[in-house]
Amino acid sequence: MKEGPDIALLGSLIGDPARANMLTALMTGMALTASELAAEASITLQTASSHLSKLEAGGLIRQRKQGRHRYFSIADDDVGNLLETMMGLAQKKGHMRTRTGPKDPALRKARVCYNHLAGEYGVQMLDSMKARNFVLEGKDELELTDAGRDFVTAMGIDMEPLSNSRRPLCKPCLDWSARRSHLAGSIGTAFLEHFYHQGWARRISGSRVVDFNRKGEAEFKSLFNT
Amino acid sequence: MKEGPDIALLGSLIGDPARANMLTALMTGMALTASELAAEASITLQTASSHLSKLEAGGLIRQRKQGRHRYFSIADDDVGNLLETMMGLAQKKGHMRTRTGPKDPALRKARVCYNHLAGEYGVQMLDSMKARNFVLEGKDELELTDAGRDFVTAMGIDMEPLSNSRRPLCKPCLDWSARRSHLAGSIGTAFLEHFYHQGWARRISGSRVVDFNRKGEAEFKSLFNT
DNA sequence: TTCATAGTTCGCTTATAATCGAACTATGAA
DNA sequence: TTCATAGTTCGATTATAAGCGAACTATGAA
Repeated sequence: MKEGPDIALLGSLIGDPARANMLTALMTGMALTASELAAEASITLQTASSHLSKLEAGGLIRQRKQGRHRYFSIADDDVGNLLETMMGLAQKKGHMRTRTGPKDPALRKARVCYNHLAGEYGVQMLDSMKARNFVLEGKDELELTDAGRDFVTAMGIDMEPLSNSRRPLCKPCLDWSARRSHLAGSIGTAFLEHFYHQGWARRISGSRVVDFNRKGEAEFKSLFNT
Repeated sequence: MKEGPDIALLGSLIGDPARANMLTALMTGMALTASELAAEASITLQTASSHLSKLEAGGLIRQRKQGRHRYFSIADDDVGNLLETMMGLAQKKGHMRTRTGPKDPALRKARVCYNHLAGEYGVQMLDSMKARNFVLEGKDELELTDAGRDFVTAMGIDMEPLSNSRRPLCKPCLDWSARRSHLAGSIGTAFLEHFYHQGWARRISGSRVVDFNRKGEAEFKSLFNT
């Protein structure tokens, strides 16, 4: 057996679907908790914990404790580069995740993406805000305009804590299919929490589905229908 | 489940030790037959065949038939880049193949690396030829000097077919540990075949060990001891 | 204190895939 | 033709690891 770097170890770490989903989720640059990553990969917390310790032992991710949370993120730029290279090649070779399947139409309509809204509703939010120049598209950032700031405030969301946070306000969630990016960032999070808080929607436990009720549907439409 | 490129598929293809060894072997740029790759990964031909069809289906390698042989090689530069990136990261993270183990000391002494000699003897050949300026080290190539050409001819090896081939004459076999590169290229192949042909050495079937006999040891030493 | 949330560890079950023996096809050599 | 080599396909075995329930620790909140 030849000497040399063991690419099999890296490969098998990335090669497990659950771990690949976690890593892909972390590629947004956000640090995520074990629970969030478990949800992302549709596995239980125990299983996720096992995967995360393997990923950490392999040097692909690192964690920092914060209170009773453990935030995981991509270990360093080298790992990020590798994952990006793999995504590029996978796309070029036509290897796409097909599990998206219409298993649950509710998932397509509105679902949680870590801490913000994805699915048709998520896309519609971003489209609508773009159309009204509430956000301007930069290179790979989104900028909230003054009009946008007013819009958010008018919804009853306090911009103070958001502006002071290190997290970007607006961010397109890089859906690798590109044509369907949705609103992430602290504004995205605030929106989702606002929906919960107003009693417009609730999260179905054990699933990523976000369930809007009658009133919620109406409010959402009045806010984001063009 | 998010849409996006399926890096898990690529990962799992590379993540199997047998396949990783095959891919690593192909990273020299040489096209290898299924049998050679099976030997490289220490698996049977049946198993190798199964792996190779998976790798091909995944777009990582391609084959071209030539008579009753099938030569496999890395599919394209993108795949090569990915593997190189992975090797670099694996090395940086300290993931080394440790199976090298002293399972068989004969393997360390002299073994086949596809079509040329590796192990201590392989290293010694290259060192010796460098010391006598038979080869000059270029950027990542090796150049055979006129003196080197004479040396090869004097051994009784016909340089004609080698010079006309598209294959590089001399090539360091990129052992990823870097400090132990040995002589590959068509000269490397010619040397090994010369040893066989002169009855100085024989290959132990079912293994990569090259067994030098008494006479072979002596001849080798007189040729390559400084 | 008690309760709740976040996460780990242990042990078990299960599913996947790597492996190889055996039988097959295909190409070339004698 | 026959024989040998190269490779594939099929079927069965086996080993590994993913997954989860249950019980545990740890941090924070009330």
